[in-house]
Parts: sequence; C-alpha cells; structure tokens
Amino acid sequence: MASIKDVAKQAGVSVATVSRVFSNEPHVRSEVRNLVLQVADELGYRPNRIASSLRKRSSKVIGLLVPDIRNSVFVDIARAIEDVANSQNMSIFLCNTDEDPAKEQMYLETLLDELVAGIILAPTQETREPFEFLLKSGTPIVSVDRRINGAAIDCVLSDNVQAAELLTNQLIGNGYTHIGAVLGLENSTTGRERLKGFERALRKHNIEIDPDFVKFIHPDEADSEVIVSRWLRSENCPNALLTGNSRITLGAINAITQAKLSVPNDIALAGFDDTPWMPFVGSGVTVISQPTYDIGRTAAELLFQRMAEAARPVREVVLKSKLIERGSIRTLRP
Amino acid sequence: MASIKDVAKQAGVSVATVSRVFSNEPHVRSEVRNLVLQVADELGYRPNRIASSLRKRSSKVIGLLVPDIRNSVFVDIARAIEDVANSQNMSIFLCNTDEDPAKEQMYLETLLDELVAGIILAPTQETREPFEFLLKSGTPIVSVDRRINGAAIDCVLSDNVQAAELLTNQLIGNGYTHIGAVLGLENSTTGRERLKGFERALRKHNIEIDPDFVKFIHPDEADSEVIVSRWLRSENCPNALLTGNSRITLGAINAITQAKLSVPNDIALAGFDDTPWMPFVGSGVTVISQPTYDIGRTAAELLFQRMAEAARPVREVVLKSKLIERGSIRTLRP
DNA sequence: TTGAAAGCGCTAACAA
DNA sequence: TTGTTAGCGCTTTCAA
Repeated sequence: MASIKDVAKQAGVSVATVSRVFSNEPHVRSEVRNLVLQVADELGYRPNRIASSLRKRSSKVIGLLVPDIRNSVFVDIARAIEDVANSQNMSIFLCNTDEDPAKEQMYLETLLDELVAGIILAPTQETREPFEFLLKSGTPIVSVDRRINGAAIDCVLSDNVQAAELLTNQLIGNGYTHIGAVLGLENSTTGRERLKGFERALRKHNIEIDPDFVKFIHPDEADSEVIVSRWLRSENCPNALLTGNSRITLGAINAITQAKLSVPNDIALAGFDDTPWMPFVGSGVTVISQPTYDIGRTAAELLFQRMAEAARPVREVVLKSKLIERGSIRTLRP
Repeated sequence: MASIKDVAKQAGVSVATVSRVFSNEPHVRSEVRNLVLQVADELGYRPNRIASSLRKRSSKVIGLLVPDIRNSVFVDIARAIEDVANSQNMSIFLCNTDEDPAKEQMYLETLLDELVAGIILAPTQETREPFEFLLKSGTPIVSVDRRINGAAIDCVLSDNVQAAELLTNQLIGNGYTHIGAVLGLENSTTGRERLKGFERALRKHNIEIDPDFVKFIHPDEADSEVIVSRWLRSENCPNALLTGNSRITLGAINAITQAKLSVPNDIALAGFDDTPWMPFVGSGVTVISQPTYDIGRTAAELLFQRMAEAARPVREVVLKSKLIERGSIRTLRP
C-alpha cells in the first residue's frame, strides 16, 4: 500500500504538499496538484484515514445509538443519517442499546475511544447525570426521539404529546371511554409524553383515568401480548387500545387474534408509527405517522452544523406527526 | 485525556509495560499489573483505539454492506452481526449500497482506508472482477445472502432454489398453473436461484414457463406494484403470485387491493421472507421464512474465525429455510 | 519481566 | 507557494 511518502518522493514534492492536495487546500499550484494527483493515481495511493484521525484527533465517523435497529422508526432514522453522512464522505457506527443504560455507556465510551466526529443517540434515560462524561468530552452530540433533561444539546423529536392526544381523541370521538394504553418505557421521553397526551385527552373529556389501564413495557411484541392478553381475560376489559409503537401494536393484534376477537368489532385500536403494512393488517390500523426519515435527516444536519461550529446556539426541533385514519376504529352507538 | 505516557509516568513504569497490561499480555508481574490498572483508573485512562489501529494496521471495526437496512432480512442480519461483534468488543460500520455497484465500490474503498478488521457484504454483483481489489487487499471477507463467483471467500446463504421450488409447489399443489414471479435483481444470487427453483417446479409439473410471467425488479414496493398492476389489467393475468421479498409482497398486495381484488379469493400469493406482520395481512400470507438472524450470526462467526486464522479452509454455509403456510392460497377446484 | 526507542501515516506550525 | 519537522498515542522489536 502506497503511503504519502511514496507519492511525495515519486512526484518530487514534500509530503506536506501531497497532504495539501488531498485536503483540498487552496495554496497549491494547479500544475503541482495535477502532478500529485496523477502520481497518486498511478501508485494507487489512498490517504490512510486512521493516520489522519490520529493526527487530527477526530475521525470521519459518527456514532449512532438506537434501542434496536429492527424497530421501524429507528431503522428509518438510521437510514436517513447514513444518507446524510455518506454525502459528507463519512461513515457511521451502528450501536443497539436494547434500552440498557450499561450497554449504552459501554458504547459511548468506545465511540470516544474511536475519536468519533460526533454522536447521534436516542438516550435510554432522560436524566443528565449518566451522560456527564459524554458532555464533558466536547464531542458534538444530537439526541433523537428523546431528550436529555438539562443538557444543552441539539435535539430532534416529534410532537408526542399532541400526537397521543390526537390518537386518543380519535377513540373518544368514536364513543370509546374504556381505553387501555400500552406504552414504551416510562423513563423515556416518548413514553412519558405519550402518557401525558393520553391523559390530557381523557381529562378534557372528563373521562376518569384508570391507572390499571396504563402500562409501560419493554417496547416489543412479547410484553405487549402479555399485557393485552391479560386485559382481554379480565372482567374489566378496555374496549379500545392505544399502542406505543408498531411492535406493541403487533403484540396487541396477536393477543386479540388469539382470544378469537377482532378489530374493530370487538375492540378498537389506535397506534403509534405507520409502517408499510399497517394498511393491510385487518381492515387497516389507524395510526400516528411520525416523520421518521426527516427526524434522522434533521438530526444529521444539526450534527454537521455543530461539528462545523461548536458555539452555535442549541436547537430543539419538533417535527409534526400526522394522523392516518384507517379501519381499526368503528363508531360506537350510544 | 490521559495517555499511556501519563499512566506510565504516574505508575513509575514504562509505556511498554502499560501497553502490555492493556493488551492482556502474560509477562507482567501481577503486582505491577494491579498498580498500572489502579493508576489508569485514577487518571480515567482509556486506550486510544485510533492510535492502536494505526500501529497495528488494523482497527476494531468490521464493515457491513447491505442493499438497504430497511429490508427486514438485512436488518435481522445486521442485528445478529452487531451482537456478535459487540461480544468481541468490536464495532460495525453500516453501509447501504442500494444495489448500486458504484456506491458499493466507494464504500469498500473507504472501509479499507479505515483499516477495518474485516468485511461482511451482500454483494451487488456475482462476478469476481469488481471485487478484485478487495480480495487482493487481504482483508478478511464473508459474503452473505449472495455469492461472488470464483472467489475463495467464506459465504453464508439460504437454500434459495429449494425454497422457491417449495413455494411454487405449494401454489401448483393447490391447482395454480398461471403463476407470475416477481423477483429481485437478476444479477444477484437470490434473484437467479429463486428463478431456478421456480422454473424447476414448473418443469417437474410440465407447466409451460411463460417468460412474460417472470419479472426482475429493484426489490421494493414501488416497482412491484407497477408490475402487478400491469398484470392485473392485462387479459392474460396470472392467478397466483410468487414474490421475492417482503417489500415486493407488500407492493403486490397494494396493487391487488387497488384493483379491488382480494387474496386468496381472486389471486393466490406466496412470498419470500417472514415478518412479524405476515400473519395479519389479509388472512395471513404463506411465506418462506429464512433464518435471517442465524445467517448474520454465522457470517460474523466465520469472519472472526478467518480473522483468527487467515489460512483456514473456505466454507460455504447454506442454511435451511422453512415454509410457513397461512391463508393466502386457497385450493382451486378443477 | 521490564525498558528504550523506532515508527505506523498523517497534519500543521513554522520557516523559507 | 512549498518544505522541514515535530509529534498524535500506541505496539513491538531488541536488549537488558
């Protein structure tokens, strides 16, 4: 593998000049630049990114931490970030935290050891304390989907409170008052804010909030199925369900199907997150569609802006979700 | 940030000794080792991975190239690889190629520039030639889901021919003879092998193969919808569909729904790739379930084995898919 | 079992 | 506009 020295020697210039050519620095005679480029091409030279990173104390890589890339929201966000990074000739480290603070911490430390140029994360916790070492490191950070309270970092998320209220109103408007909510973990922004929206809608309509009808779970099919199955077997069973993400929705549908019940005849369903298949399960599921790709793209753009200018004012971008009405809520006759 | 020098000075040993401690080399007195560890802890020292990579000419990162992480197969594979990598204290670079050889080439070069320890890729092409530079680099490589012909590299895929034959037989066995196949790109292993299985099944049952009923597309909803819509409007319309992945399946369902037709009454459907939602679209979709997570895990394991022993014999692992019968094929009365 | 020292390939300050 | 040179932080001979 040819190094910068080989190119310099072969072209009869110094290594500094070769470095300047490949860093697109202006002060190089175009004659010299062309010669260097030609020689580099002949030798098959490519700059060693690791050496460059060591010297500059920053790599051309950004770290991405998500709970689980298999979640439709996070895979869209990841794809968007990768697209933006790619356009800037940068790569991304993919890290799944599984909502586990210890795993998250381990990954963050590794990312710092790798001298990443920046980090985008969906934090597993909302308090500032576990991220203190990260913030102190000075590495540019953007949080997505969730906030870190009291941390002056850029943040991109969707309007969870409003969205949950919208979804709940959709149920209430169709005559439902016994609504069970199955949400993601309570100590995350999304879980908490969606609860807030849910409760706000109920309160505005003077519907009593039954604490048994609100469950926070590890946001996947399995736990969702367990909770919903239990509800379906109980005497005091909700007649409508609010689900906190697409996997929770699927778990709920599974439980309903296994109980030989059907949506929307026996129970109404309104969920978070649109996916390509939501139109086709049953008679379609009414959902909140988050602008997932835009969230990722915006987060990446904010990160690059911060990398370019560390002192710029911190921004929090809240993107609008929209309600997509389909066939999972029938109107209840009073 | 404390460096190895700081630790050495503070502990009264040489940097070599500190290096040995953190590389878990045996020849260090345990007394000295403990002292170094303690001092390192006090100073908050963590080895700089970039410096280590430069010196060792190999990083603790493996590159992963997939067509699109949003594809359910590849996201599972990616997750599995990440799990294995994580257990070895390594990170992964995520790269989406979009089935574009130029993008793939660009990423591969970047990965080499980053001195990755290994690469796992689902190649966009089957010929050896575009990967010549990669093979020459000596970087450990494993291909997943697809082969590179004539390249002596480890490879993990599923039994595409058999699976396609199984799926086609399922349709034929229920009385269908006008079967349209919508498959992924022809120049990939999966596309080609699945066609082979499809044709073999037809041939064994003496059913004529209509070339108009075989389409290779960019494997996503949009193109699938276009093809299937066109078929549905034509006079010579298939009465059953074989779809090459979950997104193609979704596109087909979309086209069928828009044509006011239904599965399985008007048209039968059998597809590749099981997803959590396949049981719930319509009366469930009969599919081939590939062992996606296992494919990824196996690929990562082969890669680590090759990293440990460059000269070991090349392995090709073919994992079994299974047919999952659901409600998308009704039996045709003759 | 330990240390001294060379050097991985690059960037950037400084000098010319 | 170009070159010289000193490291970035680590690993790895080689010698002790």
